[in-house]
Amino acid sequence: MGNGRQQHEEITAYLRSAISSHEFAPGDPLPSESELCQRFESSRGPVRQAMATLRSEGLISSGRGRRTIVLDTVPTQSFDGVISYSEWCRQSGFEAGQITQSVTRRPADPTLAAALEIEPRAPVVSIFRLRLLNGIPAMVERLNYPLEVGQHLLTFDTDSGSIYQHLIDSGVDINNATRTIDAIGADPDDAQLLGITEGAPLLRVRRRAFTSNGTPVESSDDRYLPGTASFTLNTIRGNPSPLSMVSAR
Amino acid sequence: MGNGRQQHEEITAYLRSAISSHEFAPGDPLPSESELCQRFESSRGPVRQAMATLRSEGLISSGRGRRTIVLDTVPTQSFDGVISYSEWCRQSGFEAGQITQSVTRRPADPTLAAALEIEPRAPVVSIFRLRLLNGIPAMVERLNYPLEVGQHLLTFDTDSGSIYQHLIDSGVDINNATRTIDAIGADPDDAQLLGITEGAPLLRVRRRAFTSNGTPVESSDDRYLPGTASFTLNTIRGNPSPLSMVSAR
DNA sequence: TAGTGGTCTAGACCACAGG
DNA sequence: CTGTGGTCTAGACCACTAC
Repeated sequence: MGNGRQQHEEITAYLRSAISSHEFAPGDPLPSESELCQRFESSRGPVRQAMATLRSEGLISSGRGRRTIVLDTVPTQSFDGVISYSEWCRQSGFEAGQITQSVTRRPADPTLAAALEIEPRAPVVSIFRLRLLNGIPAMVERLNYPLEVGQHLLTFDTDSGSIYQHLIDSGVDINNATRTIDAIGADPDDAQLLGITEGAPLLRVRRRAFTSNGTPVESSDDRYLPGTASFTLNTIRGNPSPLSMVSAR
Repeated sequence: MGNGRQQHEEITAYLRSAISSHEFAPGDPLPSESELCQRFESSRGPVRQAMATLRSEGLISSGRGRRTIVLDTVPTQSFDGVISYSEWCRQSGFEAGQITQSVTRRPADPTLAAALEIEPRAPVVSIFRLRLLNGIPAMVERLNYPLEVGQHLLTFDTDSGSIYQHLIDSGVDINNATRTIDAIGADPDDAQLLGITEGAPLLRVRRRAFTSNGTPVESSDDRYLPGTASFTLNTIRGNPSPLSMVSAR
């Protein structure tokens, strides 16, 4: 094998980079399995495992008798980009900005207490910011943390940068997150900050973040101006989508 | 094998149903691979393929030396549910309904032609329907197909049921789809059909569907009443999310 | 009909977790 | 240590596509 890498990983990495560099462009056929077997001095097993990986990532399409084809490149998002607006902007090549409206220590209302799995009226730290994209208002951000987590923010300059980064640096363990996406009309605060009329459409992303052992560390509500942000997802027949659409009714 | 099913499908189906019926409950170990080999009189290949399928669905967790474990059930959405409102309703336990507004054969405008990757003014079939959830207006659906695909719909009773099912039955190859989610204000048609005011927030899901070799077969625009539908996605640190948030600016 | 990818077999060795 | 799952080999047959 040469290095410590597994053979199928070797093959996956080669194909993935060749695809992303358009050495194999969308619509092109990939080398056949037998060619890859020869090139990597491997049996079919590792080659097929690599193919399965790429297929599950939505990069290729294959079928009986057909050559394996490169699909249009599918964008993915890193975990940091999922959880941090600042990081998302950085990755997208935009400049993030923030104008803090308030940082509050207060008792949790019943809904928030449930979302954070703490006692009602237990103390939480809430942050309310207008977020900018290249200097233009783009999103209204409401972040809520249990006191244990949020205490790190009471002395933090919330106009200075990424709260997520600060929490990580403070030793907070953030392992996974659930996002729920829907549409909502602007409330008076949203309307005033974003310069739109009350009731105008916003894209809402509610997020709950958890530690490795499942304790909630954040419950947030981000509202984007239409045109500022959208979500894109690729689904392949036979690969159930990790994004589920649910009805409230 | 008994029936015409592949062995790995047989094993996958058995395990999936045993898991969903809590015959193997979350936290329980699955039978070992060698047990399954014996039970299904199979070699390890098909057993491992079945395991890989369940792993990709987030149903099980496995690792070197460890027993394979049943995870807490993760909500996922089948490809059929992704692409078909009727199927999504069925899976969610709701009754889908539809009131067709129009079925049109017309030349594609430039935007639509680009989305379907056909010549501008090439003929397309467009369907415009109000969709119901348990009899109540829930979504406005605009479907567009290249003529080659859409011709199967010109003689189809679009008030009767699932267009997706009809296309599959007509031999159309639908292999993967890309969905883009954002928020938009209701246009006059939306407002009238859904009984809301113009400009009221709607959750828009635009979809492009493709054949196995990457040819677009559908370009659609669904607009949901808030509260009718939302999207939920789980992301784990270190696992890039297949859902990407992109900015239009 | 030649070549493709999908499936399957029957072995083998390894790293690792658990008793 | 035993047994597990992860990896790999070297064959084989089949269904299907493209020529």
